Amino acid sequence: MTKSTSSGWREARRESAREAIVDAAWRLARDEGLLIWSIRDLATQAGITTPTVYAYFDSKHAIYDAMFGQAATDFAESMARPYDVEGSREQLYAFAHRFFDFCASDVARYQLLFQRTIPGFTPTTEAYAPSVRALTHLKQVLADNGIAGEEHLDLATALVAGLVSQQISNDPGGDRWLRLVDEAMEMFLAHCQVLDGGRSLTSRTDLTTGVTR
Amino acid sequence: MTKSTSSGWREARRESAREAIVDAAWRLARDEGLLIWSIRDLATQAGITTPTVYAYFDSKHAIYDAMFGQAATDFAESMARPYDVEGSREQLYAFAHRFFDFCASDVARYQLLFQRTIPGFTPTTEAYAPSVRALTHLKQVLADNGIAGEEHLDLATALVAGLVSQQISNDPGGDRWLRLVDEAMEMFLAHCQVLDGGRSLTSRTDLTTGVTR
DNA sequence: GTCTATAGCTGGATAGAC
DNA sequence: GTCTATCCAGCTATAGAC
Repeated sequence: MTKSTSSGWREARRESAREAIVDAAWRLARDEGLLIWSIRDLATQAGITTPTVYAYFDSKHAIYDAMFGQAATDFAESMARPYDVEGSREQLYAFAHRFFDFCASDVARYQLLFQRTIPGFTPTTEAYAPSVRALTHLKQVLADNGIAGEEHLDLATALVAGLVSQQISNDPGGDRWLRLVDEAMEMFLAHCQVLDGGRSLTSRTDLTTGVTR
Repeated sequence: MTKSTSSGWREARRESAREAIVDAAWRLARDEGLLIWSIRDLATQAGITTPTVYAYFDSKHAIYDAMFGQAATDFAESMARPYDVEGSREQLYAFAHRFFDFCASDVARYQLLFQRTIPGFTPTTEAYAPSVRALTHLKQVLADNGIAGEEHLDLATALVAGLVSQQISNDPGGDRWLRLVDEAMEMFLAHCQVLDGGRSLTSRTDLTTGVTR
């Protein structure tokens, strides 16, 4: 696309400038709201001027897309980071907690990633990919607990999403729904295991001890 | 506040004009998004002009507040409408379904009522009141099922909120999470009943048969 | 690439005639 | 109460000098 692939340091310089702008955008989004900030604000926050912003991004939507991509990558990395707990059950608890914390600790990021709150904006499929990866990871954790159905995956995501949503909307900064994460997952597991019936208990144990795929 | 309380029909005329404006605002919010529409759009949609809008509302926020109040009233009425099903268990299912449908059938309304998505806007406590009433109603339905704890109420709201949230974000217009409402409530009830242990099973039965408060 | 300056619009809200 | 006409602030985005 650019003149050549040889001058890699130029690309790197450009990329780091882009990141500085995106970081400034995140600061504004967190302070003033995801939708409020203007390009002028952004330029000031980044210590440059408006036209310079346009030297790095074609439009405001392009900035949102970069923000989305960064957030999605952070999300995937955060979820994939090893869980230093024993047992598949505890893995699920840890996963749920990490998901919850990721969302609750940065509402603007949560809104951009998981709610469709920006008017004309839809993320590039490329920027969307990491989220899918994280979901696959949850699938694996569930499988380790002997839960395979597509519908149970949906139920699990709904459960955690609901706790997050209520926490953010009705007790921002508090822990009223955070405290319920473990109990909710316990409820979920009990439900799925009852559904499987007694016999599959053994095959589930097999999964836990042996297979990690 | 106004000249007198005698000329009630004048007040009524004024109120009906206000409602017409609010209705137009809802049409725009549903078509273009809760945040997109402008006072100019609104005036056109309502068949009047901008200054006329300001003859009935002091600001755009005042319009949002009227929208919120109307939506909250609709919500409370919708939830309180009698459920023609037998049994406390089925009451809970019906309640959850009605809540779900109320949210999923009008995303703009859901966003205004249950998410805090509008920049400087916070509803009047007066406009907020009906939502509290609906929550009290849920409390009663749970009590009829032998569930009293504050935390279980929170868990129930999180559960339904999560199903709604996922449905709206990831399968708008579909039924991927709608199909899980019954199962989710079943899971919830089983969980709460197990927690109570065997002895309180009787006292729960007492509640179901006897007390409605 | 970065600036100054500004175009071109659209927003909420208002003045003043009728 | 309703209109025409308009103010003014804010926005995204760009032109053109350096």
